[in-house]
Amino acid sequence: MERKVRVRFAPSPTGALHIGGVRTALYNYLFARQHGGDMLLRIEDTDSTRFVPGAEEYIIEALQWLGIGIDEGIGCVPASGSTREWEQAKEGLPCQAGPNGPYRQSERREIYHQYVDQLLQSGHAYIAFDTPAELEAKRAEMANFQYDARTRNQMVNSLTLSAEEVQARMARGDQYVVRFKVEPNEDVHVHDLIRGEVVINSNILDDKVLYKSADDLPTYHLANIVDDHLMEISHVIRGEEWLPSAPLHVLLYRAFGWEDTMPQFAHLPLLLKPDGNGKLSKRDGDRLGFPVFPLEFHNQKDGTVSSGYRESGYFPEAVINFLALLGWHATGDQEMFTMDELIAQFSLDRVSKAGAKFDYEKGKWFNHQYLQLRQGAELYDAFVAAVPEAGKAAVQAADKAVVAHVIDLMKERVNFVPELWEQAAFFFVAPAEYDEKSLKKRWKEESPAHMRELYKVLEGIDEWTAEKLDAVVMGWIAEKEYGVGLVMNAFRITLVGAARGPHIWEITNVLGKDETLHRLQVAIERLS
RNA sequence: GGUGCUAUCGUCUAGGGGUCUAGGACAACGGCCUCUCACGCCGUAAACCCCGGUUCGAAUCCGGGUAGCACUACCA
Repeated sequence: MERKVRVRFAPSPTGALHIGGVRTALYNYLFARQHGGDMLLRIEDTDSTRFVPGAEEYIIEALQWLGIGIDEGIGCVPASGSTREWEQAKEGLPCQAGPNGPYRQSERREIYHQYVDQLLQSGHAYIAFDTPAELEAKRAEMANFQYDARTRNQMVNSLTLSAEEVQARMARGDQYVVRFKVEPNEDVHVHDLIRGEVVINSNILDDKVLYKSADDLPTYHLANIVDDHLMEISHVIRGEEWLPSAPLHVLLYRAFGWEDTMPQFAHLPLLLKPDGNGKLSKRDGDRLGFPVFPLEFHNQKDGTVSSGYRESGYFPEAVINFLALLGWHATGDQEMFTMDELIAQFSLDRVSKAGAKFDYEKGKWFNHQYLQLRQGAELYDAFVAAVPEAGKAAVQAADKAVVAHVIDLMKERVNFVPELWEQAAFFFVAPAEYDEKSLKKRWKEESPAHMRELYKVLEGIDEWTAEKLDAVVMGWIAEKEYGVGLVMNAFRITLVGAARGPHIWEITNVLGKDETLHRLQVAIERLS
């Protein structure tokens, strides 16, 4: 039976959205768009102790920046005039809309109560009074202790206590949890779209806590299954770290009697550290000097600041393109993809099974490519914003078209807009000093004399164009037999302060005759 | 420890029994271009984890081993 494709991205608001999470969101989005389905955003905030203020807003902003659209749920943009008559976003809160709300799990308590009761009534779950301290003691006393069919009879729960005792404990307000009663000795089959059939014996599963009375909230496992069912999710595309609990989820669907509408699973390979082994973590970014979050994040809870791709000068398209290829590959050799191309070509069966080391260098290359695609004029604002205070006035004083032209000249030699200034500063600010190495290599004994002569030659040119300058200067060099390299490199140093930069007539064009002569003069004085 | 997943150049990957003396990209290195530095172009180096089996033939299928990773909470 063909079901409408509905997928969800369901992060926890426990901090900035990790780049691996971004990729998960992206794959979900691509899959939904390709199949004409819906992409939902649900906030899984069932752990009240780990909640970080601002995290939800951050997730929405990050997804928006990246162009990962949400059709339903938190942060969605209700299509005007569509058939969806969604509730208005609450004042001051991010948009929350759709027929299956609320989309924040902490606001769905009553819904979960009903399903916890169903499981309790049907005998698929039971109430347990063991305190965290008691469980800890038990684990210390018994190696490899697991709360399951073998051990639940020795614990304090509704299976071992009389009904009256259970009532009495609940009546006097004892804290309890509801645990899932896993039947032992059963092979549970999970069909994974990426990995195929995965079989796990229920003996290794423990009686997972589904609900905790302490904060009147379900745990991830219960909330996840209930919500995916109620929200009619057709495909669960999530990280590989969830694969071990997939059998539990299958059992839960079965216990609820929802097996026939159970979503299909696809467990994505993990993003690994660039060096060494293990999952990519925030620490790796700090250690190796690259962001692991889409946007800069100021954590109000612990006061830390994490750098982001956006603030580092990345284009969202570059991040998307880079991430898309980390774990997925199209049929051909194409590397550059627009979002639309990704949507058209994405396919779960071309997702790799093995984890992908996070290759930051490749990410830079992607940004370089996208930078080359942009015109200087459209980069103007970003460039000016990235200019340090010392150079700001000079850039703002310059003609906008000239600045755009400079950007066009220089962009090919950088990966990021913020790197442009150190390459292009000399266009706007005369060199304060001359690079030692360049002088040693390109500034010869005869250079001052050459430059004095060049000054005279240039002074006589009225038509200040590249063609004219080239004709006159090259003619002069040829006539005097000075050697093009010798003269031009010295000239370059007087204008740039170092032996680098674009073609020299591009530089004189931007500087103009007066500034060119002035720099020449200053250099002659200082380097003679 | 237990369970599961995974395994091709340093990295991301192509490959689905013969077309593989294993292709592409990043990074590295060399050259060309050239007034410099970049870009670009051309090129070099660089991999099928190991052992068995199936087969005329295995990077590809199967088994075992090894290694890596994930999970093993009243976190997600």
